[in-house]
Amino acid sequence: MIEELLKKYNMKVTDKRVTILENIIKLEEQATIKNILTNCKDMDKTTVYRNLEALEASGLLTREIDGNDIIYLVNGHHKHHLTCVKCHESVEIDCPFDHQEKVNGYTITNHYLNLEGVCSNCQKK
Amino acid sequence: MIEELLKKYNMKVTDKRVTILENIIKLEEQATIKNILTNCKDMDKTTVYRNLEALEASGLLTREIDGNDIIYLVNGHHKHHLTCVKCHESVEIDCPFDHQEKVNGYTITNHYLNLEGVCSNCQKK
DNA sequence: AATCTATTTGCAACAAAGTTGCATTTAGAA
DNA sequence: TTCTAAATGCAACTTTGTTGCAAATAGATT
Repeated sequence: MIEELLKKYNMKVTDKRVTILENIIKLEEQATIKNILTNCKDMDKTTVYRNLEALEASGLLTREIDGNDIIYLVNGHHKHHLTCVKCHESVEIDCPFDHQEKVNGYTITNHYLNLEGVCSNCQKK
Repeated sequence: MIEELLKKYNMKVTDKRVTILENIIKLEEQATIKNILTNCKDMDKTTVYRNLEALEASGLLTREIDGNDIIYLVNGHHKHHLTCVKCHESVEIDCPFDHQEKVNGYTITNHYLNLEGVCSNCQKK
């Protein structure tokens, strides 16, 4: 539930914020800025930008590069990819990390991991 | 050597391209678009944008999110960062991976890993 | 080395993306 | 209900990225 999620991250619950998050969730892995703005066309773009920034700073949202775009994801719902450098075939891989709490004094909130390699087909060639 | 690198990726060797790559290498892990444009202020921004796109499409360059920014990296030359989601302070961390050879049939050639968290200063606030 | 052609480059004009300051509104605490 | 810090909308703005086209050039061909 989105209201719970906001409270968990010490964010005020506002209509705009709920709408933005609903849309990010609805967009699944297609939550680019462009798509978010389109889906939130009833509110000012300033509101969208400022909320995305605030939600990311709180740790609730994360950003990652997906192909050509930057997408927003609700924290915890991230994916890792292993991509072939020759044919660009890509597979999703499991997260290899336990939830390590502290590194260098930082409390870890998220991580980005992507692997590159040569897939079995391309190795044969 | 940059000329070799371009040829390896089937890219024509031009002064602009060499300069752009020199700067990305010189900038190490700070090669944001902004920094690249500043360092390449002797050439038109259109040239920079079009070359970054072409070099990424060729596989010579890769892009990744590092804290608040998108940075360009020459393929294979990576470091890992841990960035504060609040103040964007960033520290370099050791690579936590052994050189695992095979995942899902792929021979691993490279990986991208960045962590996010809340730094000790921002935790106090 | 002169010629040729697809690619690259610069320029100017443009479009899209993102920011800032400020007045108004509102969530949630008192 | 009142109060205040945070959130919002608006307008004007800056920055970032794109497009079409003419000129220049890498590197292949002869």
